[in-house]
Amino acid sequence: MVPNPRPTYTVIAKASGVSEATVSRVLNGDESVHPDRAKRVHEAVDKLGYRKNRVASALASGRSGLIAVVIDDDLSVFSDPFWGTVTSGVSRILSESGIHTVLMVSPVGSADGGVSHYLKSGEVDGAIFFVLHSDALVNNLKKTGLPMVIAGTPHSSLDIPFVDTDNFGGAYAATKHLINKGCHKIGIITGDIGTTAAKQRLDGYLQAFRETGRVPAKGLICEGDYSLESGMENTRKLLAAHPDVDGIFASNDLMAAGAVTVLQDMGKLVPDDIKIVGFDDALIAQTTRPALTTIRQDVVALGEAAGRLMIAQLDGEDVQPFITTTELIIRGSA
Amino acid sequence: MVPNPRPTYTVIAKASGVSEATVSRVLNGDESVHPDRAKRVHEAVDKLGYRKNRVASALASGRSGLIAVVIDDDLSVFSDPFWGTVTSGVSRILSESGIHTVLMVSPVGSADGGVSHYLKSGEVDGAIFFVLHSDALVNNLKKTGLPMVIAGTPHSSLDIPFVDTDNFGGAYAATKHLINKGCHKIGIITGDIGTTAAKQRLDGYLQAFRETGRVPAKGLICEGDYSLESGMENTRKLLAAHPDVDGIFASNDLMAAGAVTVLQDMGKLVPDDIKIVGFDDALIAQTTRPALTTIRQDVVALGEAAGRLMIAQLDGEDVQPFITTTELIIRGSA
DNA sequence: ACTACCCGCGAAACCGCTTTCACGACTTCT
DNA sequence: AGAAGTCGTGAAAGCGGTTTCGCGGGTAGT
Repeated sequence: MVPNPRPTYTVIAKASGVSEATVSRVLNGDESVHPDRAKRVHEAVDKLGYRKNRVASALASGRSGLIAVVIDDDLSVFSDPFWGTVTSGVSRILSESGIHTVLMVSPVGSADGGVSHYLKSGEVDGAIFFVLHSDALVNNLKKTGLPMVIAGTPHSSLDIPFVDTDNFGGAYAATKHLINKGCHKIGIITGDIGTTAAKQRLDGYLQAFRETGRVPAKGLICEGDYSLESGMENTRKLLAAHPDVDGIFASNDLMAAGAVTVLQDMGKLVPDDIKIVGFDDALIAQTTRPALTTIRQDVVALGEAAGRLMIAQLDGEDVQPFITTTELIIRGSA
Repeated sequence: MVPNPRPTYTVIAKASGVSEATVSRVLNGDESVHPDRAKRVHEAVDKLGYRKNRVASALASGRSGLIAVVIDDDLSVFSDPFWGTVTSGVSRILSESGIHTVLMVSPVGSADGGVSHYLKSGEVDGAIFFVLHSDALVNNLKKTGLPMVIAGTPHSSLDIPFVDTDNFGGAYAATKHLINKGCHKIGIITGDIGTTAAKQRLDGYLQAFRETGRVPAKGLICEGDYSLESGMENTRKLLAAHPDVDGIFASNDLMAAGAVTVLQDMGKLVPDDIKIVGFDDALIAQTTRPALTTIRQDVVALGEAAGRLMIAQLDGEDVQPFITTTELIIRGSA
């Protein structure tokens, strides 16, 4: 079946007795058109079921109505709901402005791969990056003048607006909570230390530690990578080095869950023998037994903020970095 | 800073001493151009760092090089890694053909919302749907002639190619496993019964049951909705109705995890008192204690299949539905 | 040798919408 | 009353590619 050809401006113009230019004006909300004519155009549009061809519109105007969300491949967006949630926040905000979101997964650290080409090809009006390990791509694109927003804190000072969670504050609160609960020997399992988030969480932990007047002993700081396995492995390591550990701050819930599992396998009681705090307040925090005490970050708000920063840039407004606050959620594990 | 204006065909044509038409031919792989000229064009392209403007190309050719992945809003893609994984499979395949993926979240059951308009506006060459509750949107779009693929089995017979997991077979294998392990009273916690997947899994369970020559007693079939909470709640219900239940097949791992939690809270031993099998082999299957025996589905393969079916359609080939097989993964829970 | 094809290639139309430009009809200011 | 804006509008020129059409030259058939 031949799809019914969609009407164009020519048709609408003819049907409503105005020029194509006027049709364009009406459809783009130009106030200067006489109401009567505008009405006629709208009627014709409704009657004919006209829908603007966005491609043609994009070509003529130079604006595509698309913004890209670029996700570093190796953070496997999809095995961790976190980034997906951010994306959905982004989408919601952008769609309010009639802008669509294109999701792209960029091969790790490629400053000049297919994604780079795509972004430079003028198909999108802006790009939001979920940046973890490297700012290379972003840096590379900076000189193109493409409006960009970074979700997560960039490694270098890029002068590009970003949104992030208060990782430092959250980690500080987590560690502080352990201290308040009477823990004396608190270990940390960090996230992938190549990410700024992991560094900031480590810093928060160190800060809380420092305020006790002590210094974390060697072996209390274990370098994980956010994966379940690394949580399990580092818990074993931690206990091997310091059998008397009585508190663990894991940089995300997945690792915290791994820690709980391992400790229980070792016959330790959580939270009686060892208290555990995670980070994220992911779904898994509620399914472990005991449920995880954790730091909730408002992921949707993060995405929405990113979307808003993008809109602001497109509108030519000034933009400020945006940091969302965290909240300590107390459950059974600490 | 004014972004460096990108070269156009005009420039390339001039630089290589051929017409724009020839440039187009070369860049689109038309064999009929003399190798020497083609070479000159390629050289000019390289030298000038030319990149085709996809928007212009789309307008002129009527092909956008974009396909949409449409996700029903209420299956919250991102809180369940499942769909994300499918999407990434889709993306990988499509990008091999130079096609980009646009992710769209459609408000539930809206046969005619913004997404519908977008899809009709000619911006995409095709659409892949993750369909759960309603075929309305798909049905609505069918008459436009837009190439479509459905991930998941459609509710009605739509004559649109689809890919799906062998839900029936998986559920059958799960239930059979429980039977083989000596369970006599096996309950099921279904997924959202408004989805075909949940129905198929229920059918698989029933089939295995039937083969034992018995009929599942009332109360053994509990209707869940794939959520952790519904898993917990229905486990309580199930045990209230049948305190002597000795096996539970949960239609996904999340509910299975909920079941394990509840049972342990009730003092039951898994798998000694009650055996549990989940479905999906999600991450959570490995973090519960005991770890979940479950049905693994090859999610990436599913996505890749969807991508391939789309490509085939775009190429005008015949397409057949594609069903991926499942695998029983035996862990501690059964 | 003459007509009939085939081939590679350039000129130009075209895709559907946006935007500049200029014109006629009014207002407003000297 | 004439000069000098305003204002709403249509004609037309793009935006950057793709594609049709036809031309000139070479090959083949008779």
